[in-house]
Amino acid sequence: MNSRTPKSHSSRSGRSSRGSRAGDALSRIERKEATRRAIVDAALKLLAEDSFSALSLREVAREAGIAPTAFYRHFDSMEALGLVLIDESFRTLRDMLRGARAGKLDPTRTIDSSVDIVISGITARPEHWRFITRERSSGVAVLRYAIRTEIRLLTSELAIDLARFPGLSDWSSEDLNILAMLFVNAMISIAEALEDTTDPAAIEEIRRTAVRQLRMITVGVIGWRAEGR
Amino acid sequence: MNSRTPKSHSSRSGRSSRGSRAGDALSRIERKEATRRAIVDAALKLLAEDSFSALSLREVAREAGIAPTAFYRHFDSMEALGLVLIDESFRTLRDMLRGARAGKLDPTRTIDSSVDIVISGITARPEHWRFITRERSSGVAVLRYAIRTEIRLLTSELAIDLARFPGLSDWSSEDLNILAMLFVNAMISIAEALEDTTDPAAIEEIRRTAVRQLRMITVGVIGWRAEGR
DNA sequence: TGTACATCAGTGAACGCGCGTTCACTGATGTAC
DNA sequence: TGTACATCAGTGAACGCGCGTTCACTGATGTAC
Repeated sequence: MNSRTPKSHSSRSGRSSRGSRAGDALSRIERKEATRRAIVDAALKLLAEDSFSALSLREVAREAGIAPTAFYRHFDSMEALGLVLIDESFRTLRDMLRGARAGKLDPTRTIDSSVDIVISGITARPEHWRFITRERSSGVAVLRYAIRTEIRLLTSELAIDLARFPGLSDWSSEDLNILAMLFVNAMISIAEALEDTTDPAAIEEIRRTAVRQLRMITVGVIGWRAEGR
Repeated sequence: MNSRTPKSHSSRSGRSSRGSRAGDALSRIERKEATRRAIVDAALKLLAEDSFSALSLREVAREAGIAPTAFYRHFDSMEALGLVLIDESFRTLRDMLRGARAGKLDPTRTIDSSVDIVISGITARPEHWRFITRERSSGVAVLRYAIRTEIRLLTSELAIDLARFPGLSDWSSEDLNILAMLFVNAMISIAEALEDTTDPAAIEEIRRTAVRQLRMITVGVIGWRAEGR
């Protein structure tokens, strides 16, 4: 069950003779990076079960296949690891959104394709989304604030995008931000709903609900403008 | 700092002589109930700092002013205490909503007064709201599911209320539920935004944003109907 | 290419600590007569 | 009203456990010459 990859290099030392590097031999730097990844991946795997504050350093080290003390060669503390996880998770999220932006959506199907992109983004890296949605409101204060800051940033980026839509060009930046918050909230609730869902029919149900929800909001936006305020 | 009320009864034993009950003397049952409350209140107080999964039984007992072992006279486990906290927190929430329903809102100010009710409900019992919003997505699985079930229940109750609104009487129950989810989500995000906020100006800002957000949604609902689908 | 030395990722023993849970107990409260 | 006994909320010692962190170490990798 437990791979313990990082430990293996010492037992293989007889094979790759000093000086002449075999093809699969790794430099010291590469090896260090591999262990670091093993730690991060171990944490993400364990986070499927518990929240971050319930993770112990020893548990993560065990899952990564290293001695507890080796953890300190890579991170100062669990909190430092948590911040790295936030970084990585939001990189995934941003990549998804960048992809969506570059896609030049068919305007008559903007909502449907946005929801599709969000759902496939979430199902592709569920660990990252689970981490964000869970730690967003709970546990370690430092992580909570860091995640909220990232989300606020993301929201204002979305507001800028929204300003380019034909019907929204004359909206105040405050209203654009509020609208962006509605969309981001919708995205988060999709992620939360998908959390423990693997059944395709249930996913399809979530997709349908999300599309309908966003339609209600969007029609509202059109009406908002028609009202002249 | 630490009140330790429950412990005091043994040291006061000399004052209230056996048989003849003094006015402030409590029966065994009342005393047990008081300790139980002390445990629940201690937990709620400590939950201002940490998430539930980070709370220890001994920590709660310490805060409540009892020996760790006395905890077991009242709850089988921390998880059992957690379920009681959920119960109590949702009672607060339901009371608030019942009050709102009974209030017979001025239809032209439905949104403003709803937001006011929600905000004053949250600021009146912040511990309960913090507990719900935090544990909703994180930590102990049993609590997470229990909270989600309660929220689903609340949402469908709201959907029934919505059906009575003039413009919504011919909506499908599915659409009513989706609309109710939008409102419940809005309420949760108000609660989350208020979490660490005490500054009146910041609260006013949250209120304004919430009102605007709900207006966008509501105008959408009207438009939705106008579209005929 | 070979040698001598420096670097440093990973180790394992050891520490003190707070934890959940058990157990037999104490003594005030409650009840039967 | 008084007495004898039952109940039971709360206690404190004790347990074994997993935790985070320290420390001096090892031995493969890297570098200087």
